[in-house]
Amino acid sequence: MARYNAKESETRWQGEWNSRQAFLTRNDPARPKCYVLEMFPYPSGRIHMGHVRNYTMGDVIARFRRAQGFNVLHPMGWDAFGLPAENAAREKGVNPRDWTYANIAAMREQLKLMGLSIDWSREFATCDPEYYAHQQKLFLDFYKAGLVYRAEADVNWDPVDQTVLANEQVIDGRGWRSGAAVERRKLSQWFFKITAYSDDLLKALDGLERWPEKVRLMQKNWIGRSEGLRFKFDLSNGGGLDVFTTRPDTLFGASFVAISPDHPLATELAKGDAKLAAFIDECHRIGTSEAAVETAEKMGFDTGVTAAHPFDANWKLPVYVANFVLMGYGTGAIFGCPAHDQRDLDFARKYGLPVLPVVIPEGADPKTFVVGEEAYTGPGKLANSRFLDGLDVDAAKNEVAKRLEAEGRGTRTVNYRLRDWLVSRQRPWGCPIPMIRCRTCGLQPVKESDLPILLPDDLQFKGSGNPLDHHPTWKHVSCPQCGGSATRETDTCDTFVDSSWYFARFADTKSQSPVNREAADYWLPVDQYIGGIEHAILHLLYSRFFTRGLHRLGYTNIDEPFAGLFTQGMVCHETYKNSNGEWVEPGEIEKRDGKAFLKNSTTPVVIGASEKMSKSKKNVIAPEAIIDVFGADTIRWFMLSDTPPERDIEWTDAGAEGCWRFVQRIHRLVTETENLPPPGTKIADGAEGAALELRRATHRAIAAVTDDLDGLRFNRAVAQIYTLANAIGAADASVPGAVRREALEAMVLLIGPMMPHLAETCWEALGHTSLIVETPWPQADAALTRSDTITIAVQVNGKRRGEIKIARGADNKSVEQAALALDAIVRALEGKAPRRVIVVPERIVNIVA
RNA sequence: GCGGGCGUGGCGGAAUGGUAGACGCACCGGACUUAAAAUCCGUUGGGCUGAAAAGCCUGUGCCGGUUCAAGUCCGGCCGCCCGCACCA
Repeated sequence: MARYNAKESETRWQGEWNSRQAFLTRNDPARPKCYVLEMFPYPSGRIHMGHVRNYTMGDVIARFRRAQGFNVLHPMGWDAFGLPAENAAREKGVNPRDWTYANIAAMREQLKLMGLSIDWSREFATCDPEYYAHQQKLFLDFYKAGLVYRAEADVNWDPVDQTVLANEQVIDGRGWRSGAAVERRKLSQWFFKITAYSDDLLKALDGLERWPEKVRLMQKNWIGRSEGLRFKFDLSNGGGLDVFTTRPDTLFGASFVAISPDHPLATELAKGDAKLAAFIDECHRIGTSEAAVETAEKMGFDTGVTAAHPFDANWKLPVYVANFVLMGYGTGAIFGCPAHDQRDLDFARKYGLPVLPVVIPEGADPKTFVVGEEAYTGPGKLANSRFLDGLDVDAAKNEVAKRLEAEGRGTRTVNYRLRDWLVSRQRPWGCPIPMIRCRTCGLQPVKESDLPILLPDDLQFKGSGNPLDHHPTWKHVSCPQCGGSATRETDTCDTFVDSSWYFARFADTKSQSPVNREAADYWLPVDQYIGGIEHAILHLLYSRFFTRGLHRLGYTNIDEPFAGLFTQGMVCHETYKNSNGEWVEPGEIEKRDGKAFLKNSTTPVVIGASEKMSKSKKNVIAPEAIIDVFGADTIRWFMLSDTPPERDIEWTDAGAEGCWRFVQRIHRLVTETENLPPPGTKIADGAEGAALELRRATHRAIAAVTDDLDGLRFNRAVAQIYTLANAIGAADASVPGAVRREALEAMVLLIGPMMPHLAETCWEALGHTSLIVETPWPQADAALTRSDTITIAVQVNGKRRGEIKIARGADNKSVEQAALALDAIVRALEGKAPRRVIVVPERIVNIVA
């Protein structure tokens, strides 16, 4: 029998599925649905191993659910706006649109080689005018619903990408794409009002049971809810100052008030105080370099203004401008209680301010308790606090809040760390924001009848700034209100807007409305979403917000877009360096006796850690090269084997070859078995011996693989299939053909979702005329997944000393007797009488002597 | 600093509190072959006793605890990884 020819087989079955429209999905509300989605790719031009892993997992689930009878939606699209296209335009002089669509065409071909069960009829790219036109409609809808606004704010400016960024897109003080240190700028920008849903986005996390705990926690921390009190100080200059605190109980320990350098009061005071103005400048200068934030020496400037203590008008607290107070959180102003807050303590020590403990830990004496270099933040009883003395922390918080609320001076509030989502980008290759600026009428939304606002075809990428701004005609329009001359908004949407609703569009990609409500009601939410952990906050939080917006506008009836989320690990590879410390590609080396050398030489190469495949470390393996040599099924099997899907996987040549050998082995097992009866042959009753063993192995494998795929434990499903293959290989000549057929068919059906081409070839070789993709998932016979006799380990004092084979369901007494009768047990007991015998039915016997 | 996760053979990794190391990779031995590749069979945590069959000790980062029984639960350390980071 000929070796399995993967290339021939894969081309053939992909053609067969295509001509039968096997993966064309119909919206059929009568059938139970399953929506499987992988995060859609940016069309960089080539697929990488991360894509292969991601789309393999999704495809396994999609094919598995399809076989189980679900109506499966498994679409593919392109997250196609973004900066790389602009960079290509600038560097190569191409049109960003042409560049993007060429990349899409190339990647589509590569993805198709993987044999994914995708409904390609639903494919779209976010840069298709048909898509972004609908997004513009949604932008206007959100605007009318009060979920979009334009405001001046301190924003993050990425000096390399020449655009503003949302808070979520600043990682360690650097732009998420460019890696450039971001600067603070005060600019007028467009925002989505995600904070309108702060509490809802937080609370609903609890209901996302099929999300990783880690992602829920990260979102929880990002939203950052804290309960506290907002109240007003009266200032010596006649004004008032709002502060927010979570520790109103420590109010009598206050020794100063501090405001942010960006606080309006600081700006105002600086007008008449050159030294203060210089101090604020200094704060800004240091504040933007993130290295300085790390070491963050506390700095303050005494404004000379004082604040009256809210419970004692004669008690005056100095008001400082302090670099550690952030304008973006709370009110941008605080009161400082040094004894019970580390930052306040550092500040007080530096400026010689009083440190008065007001919360005394249990067992300490209020008269002698002092705070040194470490603030006390634990529980205790109030002291030095007048009417609060003796109360515990919570009671004191309540008392202060109650009194200040009664005076109308304060309110209990909930504060969030989450800020509104800044969505405008000063980039031309994105979805134009459909707004118009008129000198007379101000900001005007584009009329819906004027949509879509298409990007011009002739963008010039020379010079700096946004090419949309410099285009000779594009932005010049008449005002929809007064008809006078006006200009378009030249900012475009953050590309994360594009990806915040694409999953809803897949429900009906031909719909005249952005989202077809009926189709969305059937398909949404996504049952299983798969992608990288890097979107734990960004995309996954924005989509949750956007879905709430869509719900409010009547486009859907759901709040949560993704019922199940799985975050896969990265694909890694060993790294290599030559003696000059330069990275060396895997293709340039060869290994001898575990050491690496440059190919065909004795020049040694240093083997480094396994790291995420990246161009910069030259440790990338191109998927198409692997598919070319071994076929798609081998690369898919590799991605599913051994390593649990949430962990990082290391690509190795040896592993790939091992997978390829297994592909061949399955093919041999199927094609080299002789004298198989025809499909559908009944198995004679009463199988015994080797035949019964094989039947049991078959049904155990069906049950276990089904269970493992249900739980996304692909690596264990793979192990189960190896076990079944071993059992088939080990079956001796006594096993009837019908039993062999049952085992082979089960194995082939079980690998169907994972190695679909090999499975079809084997299914055909087994005499079937139908396709696996049309064949239902096999059912395990419960009577065969359990054997009649079981092996139970017998321990003496917790140490395993022997085992007994006994009928399943034997009563404890006979199990105990059999255990005590074992030679090994008699020996281990050394004549001592057992003090106690613990029998755990069908598990273990432990004899305590 | 705060929050979370993880530490099991040479490697990837299995293991509802109940036989630690399933399954794979690698290695080694054997069969087939003129030979090699491919394939098939077998061994493989460490140590010890034994001619063999078999058996014993030890072993899941470290120390302690709970339990008849701990990789698993609890407490305390050590190490690594990730996220957030002056959030009042």
